[in-house]
Amino acid sequence: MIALDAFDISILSILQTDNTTPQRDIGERIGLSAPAVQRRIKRLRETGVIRADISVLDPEKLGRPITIFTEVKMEVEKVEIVRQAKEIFSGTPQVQQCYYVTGDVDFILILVVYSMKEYEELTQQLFFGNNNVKNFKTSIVLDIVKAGLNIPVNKQ
Amino acid sequence: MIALDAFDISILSILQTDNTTPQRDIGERIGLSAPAVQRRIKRLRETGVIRADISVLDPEKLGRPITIFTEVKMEVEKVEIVRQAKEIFSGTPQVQQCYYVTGDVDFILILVVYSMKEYEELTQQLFFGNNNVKNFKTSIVLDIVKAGLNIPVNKQ
DNA sequence: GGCATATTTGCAATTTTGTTTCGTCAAAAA
DNA sequence: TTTTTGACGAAACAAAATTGCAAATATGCC
Repeated sequence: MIALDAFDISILSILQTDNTTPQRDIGERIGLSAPAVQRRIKRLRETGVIRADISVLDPEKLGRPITIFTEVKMEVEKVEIVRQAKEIFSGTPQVQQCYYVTGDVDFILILVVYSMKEYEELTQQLFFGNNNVKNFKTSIVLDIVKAGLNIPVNKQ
Repeated sequence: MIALDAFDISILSILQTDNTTPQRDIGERIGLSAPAVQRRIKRLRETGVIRADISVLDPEKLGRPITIFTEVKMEVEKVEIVRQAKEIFSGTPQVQQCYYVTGDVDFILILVVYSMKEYEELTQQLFFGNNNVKNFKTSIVLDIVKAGLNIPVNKQ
């Protein structure tokens, strides 16, 4: 595991909120020079602690796509079947997030579609069209109260 | 609603994958000059189409925090109670995502904690300590198969 | 503790990237 | 037809990131 000191944690905390923050500002805030910050960020990227740098778009401003939760239960929980399901879900653009979980169901998916027709087609493709899927339950998102990928890093 | 042309869509598509892409590169790829790209990005940020710019961190590399789904059902679905619940969930750092949904439950939360003890304390604080919460169901995430905030913009 | 070695740092110079200015052009409005 | 508006690209400019290098700090070993 990669060793992270207090400086790294501070940098990560800033970047996961706003990665357009100038390195000079970051340095000023945490008490380090810009080049030092730059080298640390580079290392954090190279070691994969920082997995990606992205813009977050507002769904409301993009034709009001619909966000949908789908809980999926598989027929049998064989390794190969699960692996295959992961691959299919991952490869589907409308699948924004996919989690393999414990409990009543096996997968929880977050889907983003532009119409219920598109969702209906997706269910045909992903669920009805897959014999290994036992059943699935749909919940429509009425309000995205909070969305993000933040991981608490300060306290722990 | 903000009108977005094909150039805007292309820019958004690139930025939501990698927002460190130089504007000159973007321009080259989509057939526009750097200043034109810069003006469009500025506008997209100002109008809120681009809501944020962030680094995405790898949980595995940060002390292996635990991701948990919690489905929450409220006692009664009064406007004021729902509003209040949204506020509390939003303000909790361990609540990475919060959705208000249709169906059997009212809220679906994604929590990120560093131990089951921390989760237990959270449940005390958020659920048992709130009379308006009727019940909740926990699913532990075994594998984050796909995570992101991508919104399909190309096809639609 | 003291020495050699590894890292990490800050400063200054360089390079790259982002931003502004300005003149041109095309489409819509007068 | 003329004016206005909006968007563009080229060039100039400003800001930020990156690199080279010497000094400082930390690490391991005797």
